[in-house]
Amino acid sequence: MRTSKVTIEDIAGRAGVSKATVSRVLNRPTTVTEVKREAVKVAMNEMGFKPNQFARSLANGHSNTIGIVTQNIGTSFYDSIARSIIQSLRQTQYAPIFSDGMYEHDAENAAINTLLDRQVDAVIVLGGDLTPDEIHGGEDAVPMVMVARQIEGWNGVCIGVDNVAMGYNATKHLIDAGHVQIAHVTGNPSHEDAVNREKGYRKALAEANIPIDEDLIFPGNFYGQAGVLAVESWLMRGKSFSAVFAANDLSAFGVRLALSRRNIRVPDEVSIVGIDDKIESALMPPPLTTIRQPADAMGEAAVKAVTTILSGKKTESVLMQGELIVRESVSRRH
Amino acid sequence: MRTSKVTIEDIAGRAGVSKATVSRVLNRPTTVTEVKREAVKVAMNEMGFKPNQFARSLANGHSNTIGIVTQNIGTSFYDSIARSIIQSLRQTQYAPIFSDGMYEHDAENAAINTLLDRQVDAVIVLGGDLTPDEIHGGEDAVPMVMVARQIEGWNGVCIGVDNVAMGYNATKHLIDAGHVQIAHVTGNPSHEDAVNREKGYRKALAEANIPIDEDLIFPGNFYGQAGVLAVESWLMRGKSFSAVFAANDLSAFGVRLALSRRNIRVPDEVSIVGIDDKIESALMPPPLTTIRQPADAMGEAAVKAVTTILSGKKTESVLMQGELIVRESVSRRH
DNA sequence: TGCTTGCTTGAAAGCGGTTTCACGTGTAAG
DNA sequence: CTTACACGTGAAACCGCTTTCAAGCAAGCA
Repeated sequence: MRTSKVTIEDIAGRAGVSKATVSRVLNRPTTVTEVKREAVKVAMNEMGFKPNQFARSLANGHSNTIGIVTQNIGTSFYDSIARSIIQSLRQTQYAPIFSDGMYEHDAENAAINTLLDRQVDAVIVLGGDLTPDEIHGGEDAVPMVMVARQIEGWNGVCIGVDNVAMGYNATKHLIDAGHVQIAHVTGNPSHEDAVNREKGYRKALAEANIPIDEDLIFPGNFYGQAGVLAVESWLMRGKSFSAVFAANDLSAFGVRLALSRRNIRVPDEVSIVGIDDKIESALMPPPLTTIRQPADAMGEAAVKAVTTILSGKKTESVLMQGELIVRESVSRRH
Repeated sequence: MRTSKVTIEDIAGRAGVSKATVSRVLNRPTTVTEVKREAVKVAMNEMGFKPNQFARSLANGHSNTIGIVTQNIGTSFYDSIARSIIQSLRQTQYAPIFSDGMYEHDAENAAINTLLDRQVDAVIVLGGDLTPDEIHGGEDAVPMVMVARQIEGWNGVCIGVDNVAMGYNATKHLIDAGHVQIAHVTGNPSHEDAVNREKGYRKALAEANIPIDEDLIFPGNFYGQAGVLAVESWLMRGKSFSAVFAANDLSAFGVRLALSRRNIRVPDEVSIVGIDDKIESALMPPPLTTIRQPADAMGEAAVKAVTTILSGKKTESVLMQGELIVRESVSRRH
């Protein structure tokens, strides 16, 4: 019988104690003598008692729910993080409740308010573009942690990933393979991650004393089509390049497709590296060399951060590192 | 000020009415005279009133929350449906709360119980493998709708997709292009969707009077690796084929990779069709012909079904159809 | 004019827990 | 042998909203 109409009062009667005592074994068992505690537990089992969460929350002010603001973007990166959060949360007393930011400023605010209305104990925001001020508005209601985003000017905790380093390492990998004419398809220029990856790209080039050809930097948007446009554009303008660093794997796929349309061989004529390590990346012909984003670890870290904050302790922001996955889309330059 | 400590009583005082009246304008505005209703509304705005959901739920028994059981499987299909559900739910009074079934039987039951403990008003189950009996156990607590799954022997509502038709149409497309030796990489044989897709494959072949070569049917698992194994296995055994129908796009990617490793051209020498229409499918060299699963529509349908049930009306199960997306991975057989 | 009917409204009783507070008890300290 | 103190416990207040119930009142009807 799931329709648990068994209340704390029933248990109290059955166990021969008061409601207060039953409540105590529920919340602070050690304050009740062994014998009564056992009696209560037995009664609970026998009657199949399930505490009513609403009554509980109403009385103590905690919902044991944490809100997640997702972004309705087609990238698997956020999905992976979300999944990881769901998983990690299973080990805790908290349940996740979702609200979608749709990658729009207003929608994101609305999403947070929805969650706040539902009295979540904390909120985790995946990406998005809230300003510190706006965040702060919500923050004094409940603790917030930002994932996949670092925000200067606010001292809350962020679980970020080092995009500059990823851009740097991807490019460095190409340089180490002897490439000099390295093109870059950027992500959405209005997206912080994109500019950081490009920053890493420039840094690696500068460090290797390779002059930067601005014409080889194509402003993309993280979508596949950007990759094909980039290649067409370079080819059309007669730019030559032996390698391309795409801001994400999806763009890299686009690059690869465009090259294949022109019968340009990968990696023999042009090498490619992306960022993300999507499942499909290992299946591209040839399998794509890329940088794996630690989505799972980030989800776990976010949950950990939230739970420690909720338990009254302090936590630090963390900046995670991507991992270079070497496959077959890069060859030494001949 | 978000820490809304403004209660219904404060509003009542401000508006010069009783708590009961305030509650009425909240729930059944028409039963209150225009003038008082306005006074209450004004008071609410001035004081920034946000009703306490717990108190509400405790009093009326509804949580305005609907539980979603997800499956922690790597496929984007479920993710898309989930996202679509989140989106659709935004238009309603309900908020989604998630619990992961991890594609394991016990975990799935646990997930449902978690949701039930939290007094969800209904639950939507994505895929999974619950039996009708188990479902029924939960079902008499709250309404349930199953998505991406048809279950014989239970009369609840299912939002399914016609897997037999998808398998049939994919195969038919190949047959129509003149192919006869059509191989098939199946999905996980223990997965109902997989067997239905294969059923469609067999049906199309039978209908065209093409004898079925069991050796050309490779038992896969929906993962990419299965596709490469399938090709290796066929080639090793000297089987010849001019086309392959992969149970999903991921497998198709594997097939494509393996072929490319053997320098077998797609689609010139071998044609491929998959199922899913992932974002990456359009970017494969060559872009993959596939069958698009109506994930968004299914999510919407699920939400619609749930809300109508919750509003006391009846709904029917629906069986959706996939859509053939013709791209460049299939050529006429010469 | 008298009585019924229907509508609006407030008081109060829940919903099912948690928590304060005061009241024994048993034990340690004076 | 008191006085004190900690501890376990139950009664009752409370969390904030919904809903029943009965009362008040205006309109409808004979």
